Amino acid sequence: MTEKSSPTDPIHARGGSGATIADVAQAAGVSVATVSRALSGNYPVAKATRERIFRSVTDLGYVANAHARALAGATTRTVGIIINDVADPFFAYIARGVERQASAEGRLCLITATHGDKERELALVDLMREQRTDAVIVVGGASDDPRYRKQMADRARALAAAGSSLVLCGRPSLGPDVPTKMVTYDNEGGAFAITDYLISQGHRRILYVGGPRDFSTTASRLAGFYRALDARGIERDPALVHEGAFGRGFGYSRMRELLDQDLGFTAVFGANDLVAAGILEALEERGIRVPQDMSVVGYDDVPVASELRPRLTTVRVPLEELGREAVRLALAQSPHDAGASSDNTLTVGTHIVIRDSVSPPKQS
Amino acid sequence: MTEKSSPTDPIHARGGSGATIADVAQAAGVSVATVSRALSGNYPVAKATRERIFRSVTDLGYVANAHARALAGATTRTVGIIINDVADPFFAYIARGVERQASAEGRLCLITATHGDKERELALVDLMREQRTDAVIVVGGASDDPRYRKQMADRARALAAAGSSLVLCGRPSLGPDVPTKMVTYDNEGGAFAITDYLISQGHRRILYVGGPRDFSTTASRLAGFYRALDARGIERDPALVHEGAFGRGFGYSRMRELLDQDLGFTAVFGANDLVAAGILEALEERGIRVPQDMSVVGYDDVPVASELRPRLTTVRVPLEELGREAVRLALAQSPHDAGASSDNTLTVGTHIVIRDSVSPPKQS
DNA sequence: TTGAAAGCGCTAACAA
DNA sequence: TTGTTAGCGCTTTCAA
Repeated sequence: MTEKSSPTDPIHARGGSGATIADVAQAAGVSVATVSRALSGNYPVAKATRERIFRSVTDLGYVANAHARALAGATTRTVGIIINDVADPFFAYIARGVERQASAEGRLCLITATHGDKERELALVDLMREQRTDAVIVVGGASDDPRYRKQMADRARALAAAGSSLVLCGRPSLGPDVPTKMVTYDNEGGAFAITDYLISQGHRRILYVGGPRDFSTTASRLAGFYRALDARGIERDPALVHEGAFGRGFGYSRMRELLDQDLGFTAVFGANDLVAAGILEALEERGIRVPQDMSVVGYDDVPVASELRPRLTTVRVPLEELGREAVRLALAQSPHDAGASSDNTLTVGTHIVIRDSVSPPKQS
Repeated sequence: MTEKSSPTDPIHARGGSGATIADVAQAAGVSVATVSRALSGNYPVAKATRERIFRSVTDLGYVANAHARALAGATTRTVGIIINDVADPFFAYIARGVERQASAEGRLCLITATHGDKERELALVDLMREQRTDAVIVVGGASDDPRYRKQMADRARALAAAGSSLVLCGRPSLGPDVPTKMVTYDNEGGAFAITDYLISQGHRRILYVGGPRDFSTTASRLAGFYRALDARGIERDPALVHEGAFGRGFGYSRMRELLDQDLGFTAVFGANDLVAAGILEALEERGIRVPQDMSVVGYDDVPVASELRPRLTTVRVPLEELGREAVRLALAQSPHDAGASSDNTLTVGTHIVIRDSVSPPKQS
């Protein structure tokens, strides 16, 4: 049942499964090895032969089977990235950086989403291990659960043992003896800077809203917040700290509740821009003007921040750059292999972006 | 040099490349065939044997090699999607739908971006062909260039011949004899509806701005725009139609220019929400109030539309649903194979979303 | 219920 | 410069 391709029907070769290298070899009258060499171009092949081969390739619409190639050769030229949600701008910008850098380095990019499920995240790492990706990049704040950390550490070791690597992007280390690479951004520093900015404007009672409890990102941002308070000798008031979630809905509903209490704050620090957007909404609903009556800041500087009215003063995180660096780091050859002394960690800076949502507090 | 894994060091098996099925077989004292059967679960394996196998799998941290599996078996359980830009909300929402549906159907999702380069798009289709994905979904308006269409048609045939399929998502057919599947949304109808809404509010001179010339999406939206005009007996004025690009920058700069001319329009139809955002910006800069002095509408209903002030009246496109349907269609078994009569095409509806950016024109 | 063995399509020695 | 051949790790007959 061997069908021969008709010359008038390019790309449409054999029955149901595409042409193979053997088909090309036969059509060009050479051996498969020669075809392989001509295609990869890393061994000399006579010009005439090469041309004959390429013609056959075109005629047959041949493309190499990536799986056979991966199985026979070493690398798959694929990197995997695991994010929460493809449509969340925070993750989308990181993913864009990863995709661009990967493609710049001739790699394909496997993008998967956890939908916030940590079990699923572990399963996805295994899926990428099955795919033998050159690296797997996990993005976003991680859980502190010891069992989870242990599981992830096991996978990091497995990946390292297989010549791949686990890149932690924007999340804390799994421990000094776990072979991972890390690229992070300065959560603590950014939170410090923007809190200090609020204080410099005259605010003393600042409300902090949002971010899941026991989440590394929340912890760092809160740490920066507290450090700024401490540095200016302002007392920490537990009543002004409200962790919870990262969404807009959380910012809105929690703010509504808080507005009913008599907390006496003059500024609000939303744990991220989405939370800040919700806060703004609640404020608008009550007729509280921003920034005249109340100042608000966010974190991340995702597109919504400059879309909001007033435009949101926030902390800029270079998300796309973060993604690019993750790939660079992932694909960089480790100097020695075991030499953990090398720079397997990279931190990109954050800085505040001053827009229109902050002013000095009203005299009361 | 065969290293045995130590029981205290799970998941960290052989030297540099991960455990194979043979390692598991040896550890469990059975043949590779039995391991394969136990793992895939589609053949009976004695309970005790199975348990021994699974224990070895865990001890060794074994995961199957997806490439070997793909090579030996039939399907790769992967779908590919090609979009313009991962961080563009329009594409990101479609990608989310694709990712979710794919994962619901037990597939992995290979996401790549063209950055607007049509040559690159063709190359990416080939890359996915190399990966033997179960389907490749291409998203977004396509070029009308005949050479490009021919190239894409060739790839559609190659994919079909290999048992995969090319899914055109939101773009026009490649011709009746080209084996593709299609999922689209109603561009013409949405444009008609929102134009008619503008007219019903009393507008007669409506400016149309944005969308690349010779682009299928632009053509459909303009067609709907014209049809609405015609239906109400309003004359088409070429001076009021300004194609160009889809970005916010284009909307802004073109609007600035147009405002300097004396065109006498009372409403503006931005070819998409981003263009409309740029238009709003230019208007705000000139102190022209929306909607009191000028009405503005967009298209797509991406998140920015409800973020803008005034909130933008626009056409809602169910993007995530579009992505899900693309995958459903892609993975559905074609009834007969050649039976092109089946429903390989699906159109999801669009509807207008009325917000705050339209009001009747000022009496002048 | 299990094992042996033949490929899947390719790359990379090793020969010629 | 080219050909031959031995795997890569898995699935799947065919036998036992």
